[in-house]
Amino acid sequence: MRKELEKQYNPKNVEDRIYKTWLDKNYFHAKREAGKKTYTIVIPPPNITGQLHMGHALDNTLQDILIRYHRMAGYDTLWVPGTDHASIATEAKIVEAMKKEGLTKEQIGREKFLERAWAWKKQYGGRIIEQLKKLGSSCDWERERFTLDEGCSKAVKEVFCNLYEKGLIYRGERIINWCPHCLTSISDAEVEYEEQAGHFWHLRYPFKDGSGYLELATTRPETLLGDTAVAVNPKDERYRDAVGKTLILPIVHREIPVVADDYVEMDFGTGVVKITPAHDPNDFEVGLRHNLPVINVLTPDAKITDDYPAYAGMDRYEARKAIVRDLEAEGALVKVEEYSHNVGTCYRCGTTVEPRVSKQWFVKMKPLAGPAIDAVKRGDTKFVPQRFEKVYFHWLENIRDWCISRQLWWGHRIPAWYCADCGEITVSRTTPEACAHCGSTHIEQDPDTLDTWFSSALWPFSTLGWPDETEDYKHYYPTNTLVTGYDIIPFWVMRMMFSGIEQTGQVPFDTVFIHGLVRDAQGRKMSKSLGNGIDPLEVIDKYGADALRFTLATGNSPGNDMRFSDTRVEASRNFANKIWNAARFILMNLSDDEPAPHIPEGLALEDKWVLSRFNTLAEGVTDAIEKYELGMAVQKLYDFIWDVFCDWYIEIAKIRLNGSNEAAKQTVKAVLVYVMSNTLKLLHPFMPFITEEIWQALPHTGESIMISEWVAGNDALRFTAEEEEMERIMTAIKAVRNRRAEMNVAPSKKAKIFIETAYGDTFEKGKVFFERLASASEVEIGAKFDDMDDAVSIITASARMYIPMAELVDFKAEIARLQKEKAGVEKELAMVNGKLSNENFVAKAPAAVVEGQRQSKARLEEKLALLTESLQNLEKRV
RNA sequence: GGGAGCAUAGCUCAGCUGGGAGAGCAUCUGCCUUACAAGCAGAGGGUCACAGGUUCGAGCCCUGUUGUUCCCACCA
Repeated sequence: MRKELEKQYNPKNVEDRIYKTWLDKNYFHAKREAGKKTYTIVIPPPNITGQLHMGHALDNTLQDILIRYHRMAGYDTLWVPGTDHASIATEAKIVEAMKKEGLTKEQIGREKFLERAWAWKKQYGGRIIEQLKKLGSSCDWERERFTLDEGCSKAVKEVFCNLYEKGLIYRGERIINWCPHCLTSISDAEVEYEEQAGHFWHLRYPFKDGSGYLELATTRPETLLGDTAVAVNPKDERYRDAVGKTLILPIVHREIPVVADDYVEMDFGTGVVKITPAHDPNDFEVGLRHNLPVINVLTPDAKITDDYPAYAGMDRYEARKAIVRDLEAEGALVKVEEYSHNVGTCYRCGTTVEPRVSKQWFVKMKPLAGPAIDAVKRGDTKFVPQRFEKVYFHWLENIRDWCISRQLWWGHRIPAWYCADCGEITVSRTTPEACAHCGSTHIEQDPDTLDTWFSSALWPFSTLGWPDETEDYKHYYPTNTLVTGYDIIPFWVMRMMFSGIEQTGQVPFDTVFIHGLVRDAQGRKMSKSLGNGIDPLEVIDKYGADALRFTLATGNSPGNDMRFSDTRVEASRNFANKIWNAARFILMNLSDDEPAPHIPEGLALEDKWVLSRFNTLAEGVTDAIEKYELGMAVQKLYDFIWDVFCDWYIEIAKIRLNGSNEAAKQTVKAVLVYVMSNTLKLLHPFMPFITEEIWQALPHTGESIMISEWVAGNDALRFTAEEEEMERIMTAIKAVRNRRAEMNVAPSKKAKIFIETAYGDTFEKGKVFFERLASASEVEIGAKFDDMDDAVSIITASARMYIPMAELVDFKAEIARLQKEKAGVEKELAMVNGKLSNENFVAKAPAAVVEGQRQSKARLEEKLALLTESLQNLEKRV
C-alpha cells in the first residue's frame, strides 16, 4: 500500500500547509518570461478598513480560477494584489478612535493625524490580505501595492498635473454633494438615493404690492432662508402677469423676484417653485440663468449660520420645525401633506447629503468620456456578459464633471499651491519653492486631498510602475481581465477606462468580467445592519476553502446575483470528500514504484471509454473557461468525476484489480492514475488545495500541480465506437437494476442473466460488468434463448435479457408493463417518423440532427421489435 | 419617467450559436456491495409566467401582457 489517507477529507490538515509550500516555492511570482504570452489581472483593491466578506470571496475566487488556469495553460501569469487607502472610511475610523480619547482632528493637527493613520494602516491594513490567502489566492505578493504608496502617489501627481496642463482639471465654485457627517464633498456616484417619507409644506409668498400671493410647495422649508427667487414656467398662463413682480419672502421679509424658467413643470403642484441656489442643484442652475444671488444658510455640519440669529446653530431638522412654526404664526403656511420622495444619502455613512456651493476641483469629463465610449464600441474592451456595456455607456453618456477634491487629510494631497501675493495657482509634480507666476515664496498647498477613486482609476498601470517605463509596465500592460461586481462599474471600471486611455494610450484591460452580488439564503443583500452577512472565514473553517470556492463558482451564470446557503457548501464539501475517497481507493491499489501518469498498452473497452470521456471533458472545461463560463466548467467536472469516473469506471476497474491477470491490473491502474491525475489538473483552478494534496500523493512528475501543464484535449483519446459500445452495455445494466428495484429484489440476491442480443461482441466485452453492477451470478450471451417463458425479461434497444426468477413473474402484470412500455416506444417512434417524413425537416435541419433522428428511429424500432415479440409470447401463455 | 435582469421540479438554480427538459437539496423505496452513509442503487415530481408570432422545429428568437428585483433620472 502506497499511502494511507484518512477516511474523510479534512481541509484543516491540508490548506495552510500547502499554501505555505506554494509561497516558499515562489510559484505565485511572475518572472517576465520571454516568448510567453502574458496574462495579467490587477486585483480590485479591498479597503484597508475592510474585512473579507462574501463579495470579496466571490470576486477573488473567480480571479484565482482564471489566474491558475492561465498559469497552467502556459501563460506568463501575473496577479497584482494590493489595498486601497479608502480615504473617507479610514479617516472616519481614525476620527472615531480619537473621539474616545476626547481628541479631534483639528486639535492634533494634520501631521499627527497622518501619523496615526499610517500606524492604523500598519496595524490593520494587512488583515484582509491574510484573509485572501486563506482563500487560496495565488497573487504575486512580492508585487503587493497600496494606493497611497510612493509609486501610486507619483502616478497620481503625474495624472493630476497632466490633466491640469491639458485644461481637463479645473477649480471652480459649483454646487456639489456635501456630507454633513463626513464633512467633505462627495461625487455624484457616491450619492445613494433612498425613498423617505416626508412632508409637503404649502406656503404663500405675498406680492410686495399687496396684490395677493403665490402659493408653492416645498419639502425643505428651512431652505427658505436662502431663497432668492420664485420661478414659474414661461408658458404658464396662470402666472404670466406675476413674472417680473416682486415677492416678500416670509419670515425673512426679503424682496425676491418672480422669474420664468423652463425648468418648472406646470403640471406639478401649483406650478410655482421657490429657488434656493445655494441648496439645490436645479435651483443653482436656475440661479445661474437668472443671475440670482447665492445665499448659503447652512454651516458645513448642516446647521443654520449666524446670519439668522433666530435659528443660528440649529441643525437642519430642528430649523425645519422652528421655521414651519413661524410660518404658521405668520399665516404663510397653507397646509401640510404627507409626501414620499427620494433623498440623497452618503454611500459611506448614510447621512442625508446637503447640496452645497463651494470651491472644488473637477475633472472635465466630456473629452475623456468620448474615447472611453468608443473603445468599448470598437471592442477594444469587452464586457462579459455584454449587457453591462449598457450600464457603462449610460453613465459615460450622461456624465457630469467629476468633483475630485475631498476635505479630508487621509489621501493624496492635491498638488496645487496658492500664492498669497498674486493669488495664482501653481500646480506641480514636485513641491515648488515659489509661485510659478510671480515668484513669491508665500505659497501654500491646497489642504484638500483627492477622491480615493482618483488613485483607484490608475491602478492597472500605477501598480506596474507607470509613469516610469518599467519592465513590468512594458511587459504586463495592458492587463487582460478585470473581475468585479456590476455595482462598481460607475465608480471604478469607467474611470480606469478613461484614465488608461488618456494616460497610456491603451485600454487598461481587454475584458471586464462582471459578477453579481452574493445574497443570503432568503435573497437579501448581505449587510452589517441586517446582520445576515456570512463570514467566508467561518465557512472556510467549517467546510474548507475548496468547498467555498466551488460553491461560489457553481450554479450561477455571469452577472447574476447568487444566493448563498450552507446546504450548497455542504454539497461542495461532499464533492471534495468524494474525490478524496476516489483517490484513497486508487492509492490503496498502487505499489510504491508505480510509474508516473501515462496511457498504457492493452486498453480494454472501458478504458477507452473513460479516456474518451475524459478527453471530451478536457475540451469542454477548457472551452468553458475561455468563454468565462466558469459555472459550466464546474458542472462538467462534477458530472464527470462523480458519475463517469466514480460510479462507473472505478466500479468496473475493481473487476480487474481483484483479478489475477497482472498485465490487466497494470493497465487499469495506469488508466486510473492517468484519468485521476489529469482530472485533478482540470479541477485545480477551482479547488486548488485538495487537488494539490492528492496529486502529490499520486505518482507524478514535477513539483506541483499548480505549475503542471494544462490538458486541453487530445485527439488520440477520442474513441467514438467504444463510447457507443459502453453506452449499450450501461443502458442494459441500468435496465436490469431498475427492474430489480421495481420488483424489490435485494441486491444480495444474485441471479443469472441471459442476454439475447445482436451485439454479442460488445456484450461479451462487458459481460463481467453485470456481475458487479447488476447483481448477476452468471451471464450468458446468445443470439436466441429458448425456454425463457418463466423468466423476468428486460428489454433495451440492444438486448433482451432474461432473469430466471419464476416466483417473481406475474404474467398479467408483465403484459401490462410491456404494453405500457410498447406504447411509450410507439409514441416516440411516431414523433421521430413524423419528423423524418417531413420533407422540410429533412431538407432544412442540419445533417447531424437528421442523422441523430435516424439513429434514434433505428434504436426505437429495434426495441419495439423486441417488445412486440415478447408480448406475443406472453399473450400465448395466458 | 428611462434602462436592465429575473419568472424552468417542493426549494435554490443551470440550460452556451433554436433539435435530449436537467443538477443540487428535499421527498419516497431498497441497500453498511471493504474508496466514500459527507455513500450506493432505484423512483416520483415540470403546459419551461401568460398571449400571440417567426420556424420543419421554440425554455431559447420577435411582439405584447402580468408579476418581481435592480440601476439611472429626480417633480420643487
